[in-house]
Amino acid sequence: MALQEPESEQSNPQLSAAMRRTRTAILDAALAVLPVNPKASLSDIAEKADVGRSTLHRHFNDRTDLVRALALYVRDLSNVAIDRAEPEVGTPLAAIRRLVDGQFDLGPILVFLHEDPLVRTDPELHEQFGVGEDKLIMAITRAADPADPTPTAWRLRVFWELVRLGSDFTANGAARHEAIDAIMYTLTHGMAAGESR
Amino acid sequence: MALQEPESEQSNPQLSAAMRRTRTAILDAALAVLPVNPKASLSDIAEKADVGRSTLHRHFNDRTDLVRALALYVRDLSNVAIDRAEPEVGTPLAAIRRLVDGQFDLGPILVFLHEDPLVRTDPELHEQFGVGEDKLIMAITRAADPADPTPTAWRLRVFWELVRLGSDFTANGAARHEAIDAIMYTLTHGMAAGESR
DNA sequence: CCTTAATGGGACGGTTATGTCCTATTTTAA
DNA sequence: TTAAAATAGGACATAACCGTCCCATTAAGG
Repeated sequence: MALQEPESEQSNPQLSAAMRRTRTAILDAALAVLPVNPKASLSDIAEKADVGRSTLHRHFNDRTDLVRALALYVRDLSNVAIDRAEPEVGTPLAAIRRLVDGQFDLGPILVFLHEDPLVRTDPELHEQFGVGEDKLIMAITRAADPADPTPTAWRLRVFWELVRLGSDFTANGAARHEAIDAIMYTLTHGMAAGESR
Repeated sequence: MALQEPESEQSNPQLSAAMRRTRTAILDAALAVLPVNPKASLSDIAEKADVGRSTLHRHFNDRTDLVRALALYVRDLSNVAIDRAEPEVGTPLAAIRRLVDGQFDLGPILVFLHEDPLVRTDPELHEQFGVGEDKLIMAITRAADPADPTPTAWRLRVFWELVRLGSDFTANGAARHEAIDAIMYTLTHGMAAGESR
């Protein structure tokens, strides 16, 4: 998962370099394992991170601690990718495509987090998650057909689900660019010809 | 969940009326509980069904047994709803709308099943699940824009995800018809204005 | 009414994941 | 090189869930 590190993890003054590395390794392992197997044990995650289970417990008191940290970690990754996509530059569609491309790899883990009971219930966490979406909403609104009657929240969810669906499609053999093309086509045309066209 | 019972459950010659009732109650409980909490215990499901845990175990040997039966149960419910929608009648869009309406309540459980490791791995079950989708694929193909370059499998997945998203939206306060309207608009127009329009 | 079918509830052992603690070893940094 | 910081690994108690079995009670059907 070659993604830009968010600085909130890169420069954490609290932790030594070594501890930051293992902490990130654990978070990356959780990032990779949990979407595939949502009920993976902490042993599974520790093993994937090449780390002893006791070490994992030293960094994260319990499972909810880990999920909580993972949520913030992923949120940062997502926000960094949104910024790098420069959503306010160029044509709306080009911006959307860059956003899709940037969020593509995050699709599965974002869905896992969105469905996790902890993230769903914890109000603070849930709120914090929407923070970085402002620019995304801007871009979606900029690209929207003025005649579109659906609420912004709906279109936002559609965006995320299509991104995740695209990620999932590559797992079934499709190439990344094919998946992104399919996302873009569906985003711009839907999948059924309306009478008005 | 006021859905048409599939006859495969209604008239099972093997079971007495009483046992069929409790069996269906358990399946309905699982249908309601599992999408919300995918790792609900068998106790949770039995409790929701107003049934002792031992009774649940009498009907379904173990958890995989239950999920397996649930998959077939839901598949039947879905197929009944597809038939009732008469997907080959009328304009393509009207047919799609009827299909969406018929599958609306099944969205969450279908996603749960689609993601369940048992359903994913068991080849027989996985195959059986695609059986009833033929008419759905027909209707989607009938409604498709001839210029749409995306594969049918992709559009099928988009259909299911939008249905599930709509169900999810009602859980957040939206009215059912609003959700269906949003689904239909997105299915026919997407959510971003393309250059070609 | 009486027999049989079905259920409810509880007890039990086995398994798995969890969280805590301790110790020996390795790595890091001064 | 040496002291401190991290880690691996294992032991341990706890809790949850599962699958099985048994028995008393209730409901159903002849």
